[in-house]
Amino acid sequence: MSDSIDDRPSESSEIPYSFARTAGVGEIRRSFADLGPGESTGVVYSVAGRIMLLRRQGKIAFAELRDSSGHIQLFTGADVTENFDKFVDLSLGTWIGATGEVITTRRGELSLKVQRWVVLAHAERGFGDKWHGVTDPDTRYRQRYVDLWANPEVREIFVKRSKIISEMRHYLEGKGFMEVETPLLHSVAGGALAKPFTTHHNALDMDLFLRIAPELYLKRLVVGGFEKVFEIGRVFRNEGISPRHNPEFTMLELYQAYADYHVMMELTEDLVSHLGQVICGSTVISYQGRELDLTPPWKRVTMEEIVSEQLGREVCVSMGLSELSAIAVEHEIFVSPSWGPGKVLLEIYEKIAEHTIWDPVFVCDYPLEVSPLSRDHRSKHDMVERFEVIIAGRELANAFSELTDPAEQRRRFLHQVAQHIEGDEEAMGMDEDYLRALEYGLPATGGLGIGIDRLVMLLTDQSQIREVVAFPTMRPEQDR
RNA sequence: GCGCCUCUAGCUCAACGGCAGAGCAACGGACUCUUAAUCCGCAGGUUCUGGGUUCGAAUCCCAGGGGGCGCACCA
Repeated sequence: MSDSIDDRPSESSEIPYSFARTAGVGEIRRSFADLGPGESTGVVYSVAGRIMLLRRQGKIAFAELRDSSGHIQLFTGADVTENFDKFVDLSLGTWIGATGEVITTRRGELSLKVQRWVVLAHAERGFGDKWHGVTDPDTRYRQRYVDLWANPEVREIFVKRSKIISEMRHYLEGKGFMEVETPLLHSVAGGALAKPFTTHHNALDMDLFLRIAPELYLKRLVVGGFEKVFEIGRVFRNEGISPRHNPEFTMLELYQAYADYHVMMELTEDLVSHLGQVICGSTVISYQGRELDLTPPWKRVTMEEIVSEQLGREVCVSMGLSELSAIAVEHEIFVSPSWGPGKVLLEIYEKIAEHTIWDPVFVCDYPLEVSPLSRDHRSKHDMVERFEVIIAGRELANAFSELTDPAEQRRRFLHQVAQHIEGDEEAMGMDEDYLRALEYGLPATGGLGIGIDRLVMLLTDQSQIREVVAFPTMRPEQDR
């Protein structure tokens, strides 16, 4: 293997710099779907892809050529195909370009009767067992380029991921939203409660954080007069890796001036059900063997209601810290002395209620204490106008009526800073420029964030985030 | 970070204290309509690494490394 490069210098020099492909194999399959057995069409195409199977039968041979659109059989014979002896000698995995007539074989298999062919790349390594493929997760995630050939269904997930994001853009632009880009390097880690990655800028000699959310910059753009903005981009959180968490993941965040969280609910259920319809062909989809109904309108409940329902007794944030803490302890929830009643209520909710939800639910009205960027609820004391969307027991989206009052935002930041000093690594820092922006005036604004990876998991029926991220974060390989 | 499981040929897997094996891939050969083609032949190993127990270790024990699952954290 290691000396193979020296073995064929001449072959490498014969690799062409381009190949004039005239069709993808999927296109040919669609055009000639109705041919009977043993037909010749007189139509000639040039295709390109990898040889994935090769069956020799004396002076003829059959090969399976696969490209990104599917696979087609190549029919070759000593009397029809140039360099037939070399063709049957090809290793599985070799990229070739082939030109020939569309035919069907006696058994009715749509094939290309190859007249000319050329090697486009040699495969010095094999793609694993032709029946079992490659199943080792380590190999699959580290060498996705192998996984994509060895396990064709993997390809479909990434095609769908691309369509989901593309359709999302199309949908939002259709609603008058403008796509923007904001910094990934932040001098203050804000916009979410999470531990940031730290990096360093040499020329400025300053530490910077990889963003944990684009939120504060997007709202600055609303202050600047862009009324409907969105960003689809990577965010980074320095936390554990799990089947549902990758340290870098993709979020959609959008902001709409003059809107509140009720508008965000309508937008969310319309967007997600639309994506279900486009990607899965229905707003009723199948997830992990179970039916899941994305059809709007989605159920709306308050956090206090759903917790009360699960506990079988009335629970609200105003019942006070000691009583809520007692309930938490009853359910084996750790309660930190620094927590107020709002945080305790959130913990109870996450422990006992969140996982019980299957079909989409808007869980509304969060404690102010755990929502430093959300606007006070217009009728409930110590609560904010915020909701999360829970689907299949997981948080998919987070949204609120944005806090617009600079003085109140300053108080919230100060509280966060105090929390940080007390050891809460996820608490936000003070962002003076953001406060200054609010002082110029932010109108009523609705904001929404959707975890794209989890949305893709939902619409592609995957239970692990690593299946929808092409190159998930992994430890570096040891010596190989 | 903690707990449980796992790592054997390029790939998929056997052997579970007694000679490290099979199928596929690779390599050599036969075959003019195959569909994971078939048939014949040949080759392929630091059983993740390092210690230990034992007459004898892929197998049992300890430590380390990779991976998976669960918990914790979060989206």
